[in-house]
Amino acid sequence: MAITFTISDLAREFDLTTRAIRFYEDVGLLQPQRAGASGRSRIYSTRDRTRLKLTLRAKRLGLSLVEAKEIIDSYDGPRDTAPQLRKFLVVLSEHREKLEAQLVDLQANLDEIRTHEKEARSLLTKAQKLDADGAIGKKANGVKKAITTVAA
Amino acid sequence: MAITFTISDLAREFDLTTRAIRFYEDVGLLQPQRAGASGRSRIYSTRDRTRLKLTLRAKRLGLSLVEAKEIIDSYDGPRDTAPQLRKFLVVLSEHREKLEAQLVDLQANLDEIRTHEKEARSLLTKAQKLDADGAIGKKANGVKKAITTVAA
DNA sequence: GTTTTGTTTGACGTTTACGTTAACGTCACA
DNA sequence: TGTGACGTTAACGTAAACGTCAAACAAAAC
Repeated sequence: MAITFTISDLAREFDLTTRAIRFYEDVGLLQPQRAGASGRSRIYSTRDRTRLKLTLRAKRLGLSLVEAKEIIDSYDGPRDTAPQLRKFLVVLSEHREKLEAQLVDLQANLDEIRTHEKEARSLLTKAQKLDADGAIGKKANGVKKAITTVAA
Repeated sequence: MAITFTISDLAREFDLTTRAIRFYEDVGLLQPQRAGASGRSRIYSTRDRTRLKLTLRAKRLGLSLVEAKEIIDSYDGPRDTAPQLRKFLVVLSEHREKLEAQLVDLQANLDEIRTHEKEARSLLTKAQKLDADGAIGKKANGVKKAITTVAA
């Protein structure tokens, strides 16, 4: 893997616009070096790349950019004294609790989907049987009034 | 459980503002009946309540209100013909794939946190041992230069 | 019967996370 | 030497998801 990246390298790799990447810099998530004669072009380190990767994962989990920054910063902040370590542990456990709650939501959602899938598949095979029986004009009648209400 | 609810009933139960609940109606997520002499006050059914509950869960998973509506609508949309069932199954499996991808992210995050927690705890007990040894002035020196870089 | 409490409809304001020009610099290369 | 391809800053625009008033009416409580 390369050791430095241009803005469009990262844009390509993570399917972002350069605008988005610059915006993440405004937020404080990235701190690229500058290069070129005029020192304008941004150069991203592997650390920037990692922070970007973590940022996107956090986003996928529904976190705001600011929340992502706080967490990621706490990840590579100073931890050389006992109080800092204790604070870090607090932050971590808070974050973990959030994620575990989210995991519960996710499982609930997945369970619901699987239930619906089972029901729908069963109804579908039933409908296809009727079809195979050549019930012209009565097509899928046995499937009428399927589950039409939202799950509790 | 009650069979109808006022807007502030729901606001209290789900810790929302009434403004938010009305906004969900604008989006099409809720369709309360009206009541009172002038027929102005909103009355929410258990179906509305359920849709609200599902909406909030979807939000916690990072979905937009429109996405939430699409999914929830598909849940209680018409499914009395084979084509409708097939389409429903497609929607469900798309949604499931998203959630499963999110589950992967979540697990990755949790793993990372647990790793950090282990390291931090180990460093902390080490620091406390040094403390107990009465190393005044050298407090926590052995903890210096701990994990200071972001995880890959 | 009036004061509180709740609800309604606007309508404008706000924050987040970028998109979208505009106008310009620079670097490889044909 | 010019012509893309890529980069820069600056500034305005936008969609989502409400917040925050205002002004009005209605039901409940005293």
